[in-house]
Amino acid sequence: MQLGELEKQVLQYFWQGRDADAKTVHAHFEKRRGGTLNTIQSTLDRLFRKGLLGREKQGHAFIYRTAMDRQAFIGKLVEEIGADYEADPGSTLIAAFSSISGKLSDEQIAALERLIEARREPAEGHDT
Amino acid sequence: MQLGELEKQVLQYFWQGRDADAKTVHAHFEKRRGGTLNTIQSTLDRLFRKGLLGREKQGHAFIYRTAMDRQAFIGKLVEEIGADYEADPGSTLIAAFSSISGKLSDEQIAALERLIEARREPAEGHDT
DNA sequence: ACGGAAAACCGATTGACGGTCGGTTTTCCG
DNA sequence: CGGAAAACCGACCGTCAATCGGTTTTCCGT
Repeated sequence: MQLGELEKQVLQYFWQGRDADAKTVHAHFEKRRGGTLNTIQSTLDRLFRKGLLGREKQGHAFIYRTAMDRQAFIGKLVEEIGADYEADPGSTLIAAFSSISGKLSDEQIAALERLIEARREPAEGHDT
Repeated sequence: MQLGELEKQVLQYFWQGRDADAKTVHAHFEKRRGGTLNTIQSTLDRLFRKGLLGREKQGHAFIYRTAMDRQAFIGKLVEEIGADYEADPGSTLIAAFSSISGKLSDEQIAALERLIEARREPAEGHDT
């Protein structure tokens, strides 16, 4: 799923929190990059058709909202990379970790480790 | 770094092992997808300019070879995703792991854990 | 119910970029 | 040095995001 620059920015706008209609989104972006309301509208529509935003009529306008949170989306993109280059899931993760590990704080490493530990023993019901 | 379909396939051809000139690569792809030698040549040249293949004149022709192995490249792509969506390295990895973990074998999980352990205590030399 | 504003929708254009390939130039080897 | 082999150049096509003017639809207030 390759997105254009404006699409990425709009998606992040929604991940920042609030739902919004085209007019509101346009008001937000108009300052930092210009562009007409129409441009925003078609970008929202494109993101909607791609399944990345949901929407709901409210009065005249559609109110858009995220359909997938950042974490899920990034996860999907990483999976996609693995598939694109025919890397099995394990080596995809190892590649990711090898490339990124140097930038992790101790706290983040610990968080990773907790996640792995949780996945390792799914039968052990100490929480959830 | 977004690559086209042919570019991906050519890159994987080189990751499969052997170095090769355009003619050899063309011979390989001609069967499964057609296309002229010229098409292969410009694809190789594009991958070269993108830094993904190296090359060296040998007689008339360039012999191309990978400039980055699959693992390094996938790692770079994952980093890029994180940057594109302004996710910090830690949450990028967590997103990747969450999305993929269900597809991992126990062996692969163990490998991951060893990697993390190694990163956790870089001073402790118990194995290489 | 209706008239107008607000928003959606449509269609055209532009700019990147990958893929494709014909034709020209360069390179090297016998 | 001549010819073949390969690189290189330039053009064209298809796709897709961004852009925006113009038209149609929708709804709300009177």
